[in-house]
Amino acid sequence: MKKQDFIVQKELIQRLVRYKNILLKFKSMGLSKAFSDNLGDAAGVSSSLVRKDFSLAHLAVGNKRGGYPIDVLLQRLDALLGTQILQRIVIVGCGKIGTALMNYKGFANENVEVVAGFDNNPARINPAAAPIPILPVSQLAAFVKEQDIQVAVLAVPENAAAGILDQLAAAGVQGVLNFSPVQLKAGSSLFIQNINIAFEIENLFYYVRFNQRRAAAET
Amino acid sequence: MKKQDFIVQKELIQRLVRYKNILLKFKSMGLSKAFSDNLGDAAGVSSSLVRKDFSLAHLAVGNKRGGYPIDVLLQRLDALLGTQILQRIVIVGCGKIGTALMNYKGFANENVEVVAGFDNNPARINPAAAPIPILPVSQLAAFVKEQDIQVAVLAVPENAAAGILDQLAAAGVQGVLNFSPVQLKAGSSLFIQNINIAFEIENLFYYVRFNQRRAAAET
DNA sequence: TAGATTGTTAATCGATTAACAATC
DNA sequence: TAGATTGTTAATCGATTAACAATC
Repeated sequence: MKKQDFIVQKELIQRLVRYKNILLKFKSMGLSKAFSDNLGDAAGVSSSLVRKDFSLAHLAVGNKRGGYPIDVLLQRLDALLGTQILQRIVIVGCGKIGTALMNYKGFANENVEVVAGFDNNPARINPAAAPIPILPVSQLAAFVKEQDIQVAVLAVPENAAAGILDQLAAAGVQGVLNFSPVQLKAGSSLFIQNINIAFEIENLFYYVRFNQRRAAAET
Repeated sequence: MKKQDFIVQKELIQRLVRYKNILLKFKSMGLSKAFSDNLGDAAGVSSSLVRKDFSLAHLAVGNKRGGYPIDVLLQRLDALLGTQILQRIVIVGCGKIGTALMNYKGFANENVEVVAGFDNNPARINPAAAPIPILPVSQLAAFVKEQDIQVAVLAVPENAAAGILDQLAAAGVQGVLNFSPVQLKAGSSLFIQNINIAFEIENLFYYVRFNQRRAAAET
């Protein structure tokens, strides 16, 4: 397998996922063909970039006149992104955010299944809970190994995050979505996506002020 | 006010917020000076970039020998990012995610206050709830105008998102953090930050598979 | 002073866009 | 066929890094 067979650029992958969702929408509207032009429009990128992305991802199946057949494109995107496989995850930390995620309906659409929650608080533990059991953190490593879980969501307090991360890494988890307010660093064997909500809000306020100042300066 | 007085690059602002948090940590460890070298280390960027960022943001206060005085730097970052001002937000949609956010403790640290929640479900509405009242969506526009709310969090189902966004824009909201699984587009008067959790998970799985394939190819 | 570190300029790198030949 | 659209190459743009003079 040559190295070019893989996509490294993070933004590219995110755009591919976005294309996929747009194509699904197009399809549900009864369309069977897509063009780099209207796909780009819907995704908020240029048509050049759409064609370039398809070219880089080796999924160019376009017809020089008739655009891209949506079905073929979707099939290839699914194969590339692996979205047809059921994706099993665990959630560590069953506080407000963790519990909300356990009940998040958006997962089903994306073929994601939450198979268990983990917590340290005895009041929250309930191995018989349906459909998602809540187990003690002490069982985390064994569960992950036995069930071959590759991706985990972290929603624990700041001071617990690093410790849990170590346990997950040792147990073989390879991807972590981190909601705890610490910027966790990825090791070589582990990919981490940090989502810091307060941080996003802070950014937002800066932009708002930025725009206000610009508007004030323009008048 | 000249145009250069503003920072446009999104990544730069995010790094500035990160620097701020690191400096706070340094300070709590008893340090009074920071260097582009150790700041960059902690932030995961090069020392060049740290110096460049400070230069672009006009907050260079470094001493050619003794590094940056942490207190002065923090003061200027706070002034620039406006983090010393109490930031009032509303949350629209009080389902699982919305409720979790209303109780999110990370906000307090960042000077963010949730002043009200809004929902359409009568069972959830409770104007007397403490400390955060939950009001009907019909009162959203009036509340936002009266209280001069500039930033809102959107945690409503996919099909309601666009409608609420219009109401928020019309009422004068300028920044929206969107958790609903639709990629909302920003108008000229409104900045939107989209967080799509299922989407992030999907990306994560792609990376995991990418790494596995690479590891397999290398052996 | 000598050594270390900043602030800035120039070089590099990478991603996006524009252009256009190929062709359906 | 003529017109439209792809796939790819070359040009552009912007962000990061390297280098180094200034100087504490």
